[in-house]
Amino acid sequence: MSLESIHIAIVEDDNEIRQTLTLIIDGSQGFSCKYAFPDGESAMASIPNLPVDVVLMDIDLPGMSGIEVTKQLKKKCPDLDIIMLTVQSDDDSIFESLCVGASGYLLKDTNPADLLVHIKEVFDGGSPMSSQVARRIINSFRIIDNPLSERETEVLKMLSKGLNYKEVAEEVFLSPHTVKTHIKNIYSKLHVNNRAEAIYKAIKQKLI
Amino acid sequence: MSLESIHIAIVEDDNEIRQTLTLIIDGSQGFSCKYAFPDGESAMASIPNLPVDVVLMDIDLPGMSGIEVTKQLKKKCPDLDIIMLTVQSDDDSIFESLCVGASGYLLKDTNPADLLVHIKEVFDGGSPMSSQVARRIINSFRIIDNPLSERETEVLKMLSKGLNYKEVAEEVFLSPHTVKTHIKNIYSKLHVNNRAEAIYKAIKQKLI
DNA sequence: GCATCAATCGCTCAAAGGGGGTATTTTACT
DNA sequence: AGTAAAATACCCCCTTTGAGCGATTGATGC
Repeated sequence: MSLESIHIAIVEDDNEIRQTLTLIIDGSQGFSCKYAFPDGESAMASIPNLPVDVVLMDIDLPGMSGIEVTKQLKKKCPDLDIIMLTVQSDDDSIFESLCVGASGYLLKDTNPADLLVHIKEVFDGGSPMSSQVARRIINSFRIIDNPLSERETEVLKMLSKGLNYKEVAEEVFLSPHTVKTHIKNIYSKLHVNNRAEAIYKAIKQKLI
Repeated sequence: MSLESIHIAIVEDDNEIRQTLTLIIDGSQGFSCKYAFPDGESAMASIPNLPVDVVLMDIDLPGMSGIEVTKQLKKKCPDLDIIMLTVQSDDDSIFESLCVGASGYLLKDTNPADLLVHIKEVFDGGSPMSSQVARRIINSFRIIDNPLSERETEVLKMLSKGLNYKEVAEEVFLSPHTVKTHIKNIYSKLHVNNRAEAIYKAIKQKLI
């Protein structure tokens, strides 16, 4: 079917897991796994010079973390696909990994057959993730609740674009005094005392 | 295996697709699909009173859009799982859907067998999405490039917490003059003229 | 019918912010 | 060795902002 195998590298400190994964993957039709590293430093040194398509990356490594390795590797090889394969399922690990350029995020309870499917998915431009991970990511988009009125939201959006009292007032055909009142109400609803904090909170809560 | 079927409702204006889907799903072991609606209004009116676990929602509907329907439905039934099933694969459709509370996002080229698997996934707390959709979402986390130095980033983060010149200066053991200089440099690098806009841009570009 | 809230407009004043400069030292890259 | 960038510190001047006040009108809800 495929003329070329997908070339995979593994970065994983646990000897047993690393060896098992290597054997399973390399033994499967269409997949080749000739490189495995027990730490980030050695992976960083070698992978950029190897013909590798996809990296399976653990997060909890001795020395530099898998997230840091991912960041550095993506800087050197932007087209390399890196799948995090880890037990860490906390939000921080997930979001940091995605921010530094991971293309997928799987938990270690993924069974070997699925793992191969997911590697293929990444290779084809997809982004496999364990269902719990996907739910975390999706939930991060949810709007909790919006205490601001429409007018207030409108004003806040303009502030975020850098407009001042007067400019906002002109834009929405209001007196600058009214704009000021709206802003004061915004601050009070968001429990902040200035513009910078208001915009920060508003964005974090997806209000603007 | 399972004592209870998963109860599904469909919102889809195309008669053929709606009927085909209904038949396929309702004919499958462990799945029940007794409700199907050709528009958002009728779905809104009925679904809150029906024993439904999962809704398959089209986006392009006559009258209110599937996204609007999702928003309203989730307000009334926060625990209802809604999977968008649509041809729309633009970023706006995807992100708006997730923001209003969709639990999954599948493209209409998903084959029926996979669809059933994905319905089960949602029912079990997962968030199925087509691989292209997943890649879009994951890419939205990527940092494009960061023109700010570490110090500048540190200062900007403090500004976003509502601190002023003096407070930042005390926090990082610097002269307020220096803090001001950093801030001026931040403005210049981000091409903005004030704090509000700086924080807005910085967050949008994932710099803080 | 009464309360609540959004939306509107107004005032004063001290504090903070932003634009324009200049300049030294340290670090980093080549 | 030389240049560039980052980090540090300081000056003047004017604008903007936020706090603390008060007030009216029109919806919306109970």
